[in-house]
Amino acid sequence: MDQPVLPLGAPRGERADAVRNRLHLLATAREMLAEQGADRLTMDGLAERAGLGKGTVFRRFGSRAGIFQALLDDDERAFQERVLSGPPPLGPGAAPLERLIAYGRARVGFLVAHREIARAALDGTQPVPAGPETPLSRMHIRMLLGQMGLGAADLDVLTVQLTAALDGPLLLYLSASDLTQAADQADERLAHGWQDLVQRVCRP
Amino acid sequence: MDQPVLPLGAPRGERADAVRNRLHLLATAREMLAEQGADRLTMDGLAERAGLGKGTVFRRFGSRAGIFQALLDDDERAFQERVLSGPPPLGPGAAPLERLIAYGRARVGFLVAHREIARAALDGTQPVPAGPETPLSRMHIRMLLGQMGLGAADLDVLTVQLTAALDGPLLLYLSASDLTQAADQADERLAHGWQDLVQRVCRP
DNA sequence: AATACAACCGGGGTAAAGTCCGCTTATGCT
DNA sequence: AGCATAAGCGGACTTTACCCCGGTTGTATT
Repeated sequence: MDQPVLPLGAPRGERADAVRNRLHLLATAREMLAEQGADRLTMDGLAERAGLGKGTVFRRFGSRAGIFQALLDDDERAFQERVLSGPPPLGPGAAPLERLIAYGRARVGFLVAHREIARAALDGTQPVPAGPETPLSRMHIRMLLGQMGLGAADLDVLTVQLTAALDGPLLLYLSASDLTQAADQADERLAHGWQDLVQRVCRP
Repeated sequence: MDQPVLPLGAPRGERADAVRNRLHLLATAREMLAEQGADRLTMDGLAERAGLGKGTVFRRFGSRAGIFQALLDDDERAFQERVLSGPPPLGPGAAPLERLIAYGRARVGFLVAHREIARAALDGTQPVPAGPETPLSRMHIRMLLGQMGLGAADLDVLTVQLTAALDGPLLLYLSASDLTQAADQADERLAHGWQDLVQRVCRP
């Protein structure tokens, strides 16, 4: 006899209590984040406030950075939705170049809005793929670049470099004060700079 | 009466013993790095092996990342020399675009060769200007971009984005295995990709 | 419903980064 | 040379990320 089909939706997945705890930890982390900022969020503090053991926190998220990656991942789901199936020019339907420009603008906005979490999600001991989020960014850029037939470029390398041009300023170079003092202005300049960059890169 | 002019050359600089200790710590750090790799280099271990107190290590370098920044800075001095006053096309004398291409190639090579230190020099809690090295990279790129009169681009933003495109792959995205398995190949692809990128960006 | 098993939980334990402050020593002036 | 001062030094102390493993609880099977 075959297995019932329903429970395979989460194939041998988390146990119910584990899910409950994970969600509770994420919610608690968000509270603490809002109240005290990312750098005051300690694993002990989170565990205590959530009423759980420290071991639980680590098994769920692996590391401190893992918590922020999970939070970021969560926030990014809606964003991904808009990219994969929302209205153009961000979603499918527009010309590749337009989509690429729109994607950059949207991602810059997202990163500026989530810069604290995004920074905290960096591991340092680990290359970025730590979260399942950047792969998507790269895959998407790569796909769009592929759709417009650029000359004999090394598409993989160009993709990484453009991804870095998009994320790097926020993750690596711009100081907190550069952003907080005029977040939306920086946002606009970066978005516009991205547009200029990819237009230059992609013109025939 | 005026002060004697000589001692102002190093205005109230480091004390002699401090200099001695700093150099000794850097040398010891390099030994440990060569023997055990960056992640096994602990502050306690370094202090003990150097025969100094931990407090000394921290006052000299501020943080663990600070040590690697100092090492990187040291290694980069020769590189900077070549850029600022070496022979073209890396040094002055060649056309800006050629210099930019040469600079990217050289920096990629440098970063690939020093990737372990460079990664370890990242702080995570701090934007990159932590070391005086990236500012120079940025300034140089910015200067070269300025020399070729690009259209009405936002030069500052373009500079950060290109700097990120250059450093990001090494600092952020490429995993250790991506590089160690074929370091020179990755090196060449990145350098060539950089050339392609800036040629696209800078053509009229 | 009872059972077996795997996953999960808790919280004490370890290691390493970073801080502090009283003591020591180099430096510049007289 | 002797002194005043500021810089430097050391190492104990605190904090925090991360590990471990015995006991517990959810889940699938009969």
